[in-house]
Amino acid sequence: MTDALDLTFAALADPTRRAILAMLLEDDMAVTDVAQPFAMSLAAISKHLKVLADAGLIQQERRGRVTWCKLDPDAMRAASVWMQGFGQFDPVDLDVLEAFIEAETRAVQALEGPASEV
Amino acid sequence: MTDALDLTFAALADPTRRAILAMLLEDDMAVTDVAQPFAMSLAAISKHLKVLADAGLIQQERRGRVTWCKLDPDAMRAASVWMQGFGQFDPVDLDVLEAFIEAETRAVQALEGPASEV
DNA sequence: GGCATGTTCAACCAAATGGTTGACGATTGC
DNA sequence: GCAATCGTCAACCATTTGGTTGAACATGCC
Repeated sequence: MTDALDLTFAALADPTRRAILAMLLEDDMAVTDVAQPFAMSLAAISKHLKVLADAGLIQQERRGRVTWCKLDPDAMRAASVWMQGFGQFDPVDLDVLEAFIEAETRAVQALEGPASEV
Repeated sequence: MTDALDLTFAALADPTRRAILAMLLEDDMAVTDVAQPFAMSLAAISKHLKVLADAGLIQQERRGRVTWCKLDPDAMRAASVWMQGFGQFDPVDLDVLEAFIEAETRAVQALEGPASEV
């Protein structure tokens, strides 16, 4: 009886998967390229991508040898709609937003920095 | 290294916990009253409430024998803000929204119906 | 004091999760 | 044809999760 929101939120609960989504926000990517920044096996990333696909957060399309991954916004939007219901009693707290953005920026840098070696 | 979003999304991934949040949206409640509609032990609900509290989604305050539970909107707002970033490329799809609301309504009725016996 | 009520704790269990490694199946290029 | 590349599958493992039951702990009431 696992409903769509179960899958969506469970998929979003893992930092590796959130990082993958953030990467796909910039551009569609092949599985191997998605895996490149992470310190884990390709098989592990493949599993993460399956979780994201099962949740409807991404779509995978095979072209030749390469499986392309791209965002599919509907699932996230449905989850977002559910959450909006809880925000209605209070306007957005800009301090919370700012702190969050800062934290997330640091997290992404920590993830991408050591691997990409710019 | 589990960050706040991990806890928030993981807490939201369970339908029992989402139902609890929906109940608390209407009013603050004692633990026993939160547990009443659910077909599981009080201890199980107590654990769910701990997960929600650890995620910062609710606050619990003990007054005498009774522990009161109320929503704490900040964590959900932070998660919502994170998700907003993925919605920027496409306007809200009203069909998705409508389908979601209908599905959620049915889910809540299924949960509350058998127990409350209206 | 003593009993009932409200809630959590501890131990346990089955199932799910997140990772590994090694083998395998397709596809492409030489 | 053959080798290299891309990706998944299968088996395994440790940890976490979501539930149970029974005991314990606080508090309120008579």
